[in-house]
Amino acid sequence: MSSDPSRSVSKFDDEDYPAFTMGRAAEMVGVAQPFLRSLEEAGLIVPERSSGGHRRYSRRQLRKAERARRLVDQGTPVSAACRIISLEDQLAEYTDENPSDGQEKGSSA
DNA sequence: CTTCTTACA
DNA sequence: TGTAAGCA
Repeated sequence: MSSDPSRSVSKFDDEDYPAFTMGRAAEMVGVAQPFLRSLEEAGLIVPERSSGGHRRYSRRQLRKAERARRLVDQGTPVSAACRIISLEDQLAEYTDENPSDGQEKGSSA
């Protein structure tokens, strides 16, 4: 059968493996370093820790951080943004493990 | 040079 | 939320 070395061998794709540093993550999401720390304090995103206590943000973490930035940028408190994203994340897991009905489709941007 | 922490504005 | 100072 055909093998695809370009495909992920582990369940961890480049979503959790690549861990960016603070300046990189902050630049990507467009926020300052203290903001990423506030998200961590809010419990929204807890990045892995590298030697010396240097944070390692993965793409998935940055995605949540970017979503938080959007809410906060619109005037949503960090505490509320943390709750909203947290609930969305939990809801996403629920819908993912419950492919019963595909009523998920409409995306009005 | 880059990150971390704490504090202040 | 953003910036500053000092430290690792």
